[in-house]
Amino acid sequence: MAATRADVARAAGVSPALVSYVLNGGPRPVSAAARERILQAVEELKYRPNKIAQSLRGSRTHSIAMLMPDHLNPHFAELAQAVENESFANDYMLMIGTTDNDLTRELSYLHSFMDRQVDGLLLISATAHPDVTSITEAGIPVVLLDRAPPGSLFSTVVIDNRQGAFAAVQHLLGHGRKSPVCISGPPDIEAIIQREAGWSDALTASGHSAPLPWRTSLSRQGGYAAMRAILAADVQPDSLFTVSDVQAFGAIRACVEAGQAVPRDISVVAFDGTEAGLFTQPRLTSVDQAVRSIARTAIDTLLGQIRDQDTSPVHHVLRPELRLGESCGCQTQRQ
Amino acid sequence: MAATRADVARAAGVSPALVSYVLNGGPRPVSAAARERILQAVEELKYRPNKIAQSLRGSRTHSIAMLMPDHLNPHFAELAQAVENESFANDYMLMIGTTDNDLTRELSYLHSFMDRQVDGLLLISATAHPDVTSITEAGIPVVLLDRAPPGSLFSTVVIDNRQGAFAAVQHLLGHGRKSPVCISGPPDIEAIIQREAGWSDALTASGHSAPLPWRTSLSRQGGYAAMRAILAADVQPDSLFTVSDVQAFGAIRACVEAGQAVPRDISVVAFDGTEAGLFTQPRLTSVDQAVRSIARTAIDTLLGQIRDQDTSPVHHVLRPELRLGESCGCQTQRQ
DNA sequence: ACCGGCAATCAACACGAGTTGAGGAGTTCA
DNA sequence: TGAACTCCTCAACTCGTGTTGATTGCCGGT
Repeated sequence: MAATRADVARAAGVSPALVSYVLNGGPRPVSAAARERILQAVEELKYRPNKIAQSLRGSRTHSIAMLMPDHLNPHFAELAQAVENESFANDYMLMIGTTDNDLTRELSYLHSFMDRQVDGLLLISATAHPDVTSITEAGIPVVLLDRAPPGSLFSTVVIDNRQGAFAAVQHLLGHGRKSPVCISGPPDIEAIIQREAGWSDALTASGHSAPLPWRTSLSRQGGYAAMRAILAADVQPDSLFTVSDVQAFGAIRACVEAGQAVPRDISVVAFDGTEAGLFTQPRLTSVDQAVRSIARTAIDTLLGQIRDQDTSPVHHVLRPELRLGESCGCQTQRQ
Repeated sequence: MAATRADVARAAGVSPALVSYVLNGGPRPVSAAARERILQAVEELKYRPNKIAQSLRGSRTHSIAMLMPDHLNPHFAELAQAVENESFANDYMLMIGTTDNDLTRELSYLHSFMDRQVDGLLLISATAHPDVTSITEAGIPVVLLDRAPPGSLFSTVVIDNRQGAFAAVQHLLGHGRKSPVCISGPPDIEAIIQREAGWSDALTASGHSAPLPWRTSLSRQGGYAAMRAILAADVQPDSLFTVSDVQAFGAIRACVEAGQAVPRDISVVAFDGTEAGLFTQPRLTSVDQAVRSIARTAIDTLLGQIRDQDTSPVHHVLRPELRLGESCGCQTQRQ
């Protein structure tokens, strides 16, 4: 249906090779007359090179893939948007696969990506299953996000989760809170462990002893259920640190339903700094991940490795900042 | 780097054709002995057919594309997740392009999708620019969402936006509210116009006259800015209908900052029924779009048209339901 | 007149798969 | 014994592109 290079060549009365030369700035000069006729034929036939054929011939698909947990967590949604913007700006097509923490689904997507010959791979908070690395040993450039295995062969882009969490909990304690509990996530995610550690650091640094974190899924429902469990337990916390914004949303909902006011009775600090947290009531105090910086850094290093296949892995560590709302007890401007 | 069909054939001591026969159940029988050796070679070499080559030969890429406004609106994020789940279940790769209401970007993505020979296209709330249809006249199956041009050549999946909005506003009036204002969106989106109409219908049906809607972007910032403008104007509304959940989030934030309690001073009803609205304070009363049904219907019809290229377009209309929270003034269970 | 060199062009191959027409080996039937 | 037929196998073509070795025509130099 669509016109091919041969059609253009026929219409212009030249060989197919010349058409390639003109469109790609081939290695040989082309006479002005031929160039003219070819460009006109391209215009008339609305010819566009078939990317599939180009990929087969050149083994470059100009597409990258990203594996992430889900779209429902606004943090990942924001990350997806930022990464897509960067890909688009660099003229790369982005394919997104969500895993929902299902190893089978994750491997299935990875195989699909390899079969489709993506030029690069972005792995976000994926599980560190050995099969994953065995698949990607095929030599395709990979950048890991939120996960930094020591001495990784892959490039990594992480934020300082431990320091970020530390600063957040320290801020809570600065408000005079004595017993912050922690709602945490799946312990197989490196970033989560680091945030738990930051929370624990802050407590011990102030002479408190850290209780066990309440681990649940990174979701509104998870935060909601965990907070209900906490409130049903005998200890009554005066403050809360969650390792994600969504968990805070759920937890605050649970507090309100139990008649506990936020931040009066329980003050809350979270982690992610999503846009959604700027419009809740009260506004969420949260560690800002600066997703746009993460996305830009990740895409830049990935595309860099695609250009120069054998560069040694780079490890970026970004520094998050605490974004203040009212959920921690601060009185921010009410205009 | 990766093994090819020729490698397998060589390892098994047969011709490449036989390998295809065994793996695809070719049109010719294969002896048990040969089949055995081939399968073993496939196993040993970890052979996986190159999808690029398959696509070039067969002109089927087993991938579909979706064009949507953005990832930041949780409604679209939920829709993306639902569509991706359906695609995955049907073994199709999904490519997502976001437009952010930028016609240039939209056309750019459409061209990219065509160049990559996607098998089908899902257009969500895209602008109805003539260039769009001219591109898609190439014969590739298309399903439109939230947009139903009368007598469209494309299949459509829409919800009854007008009826849904009507029911929502009627519910507001049932609470004794007299002057509901409307925060609306870009008027070039069919669905938005319909929701405005439903709002207007409900007002006139109750003997009220409908003022002009306040049009802004479908975002938290849009709702926030619009509500501030409304509160700054001379008329003081007692209730609000927004054409999207995100706008309600922003608007409620603006109300709270202005000292107006929701739902006491201003009761709110929105449209989308996102999960996020279940965890706000107060919970959002909203018209539930049932994204999973939409996604399933859309993918089913799209894949159907991919299988039978020349089926006539189908038009699905789903019926939304009002999901009650407390933002409208209802006292729902506080458990 | 002859040859070298340059500019311009083209035929042909490769990428990796699916598919088909042809043909070899073996079996059945006359 | 030869013909017809079945069962299996393979070489060869196709998809649409990028690239290269070869070829043509022309010009200038000796």
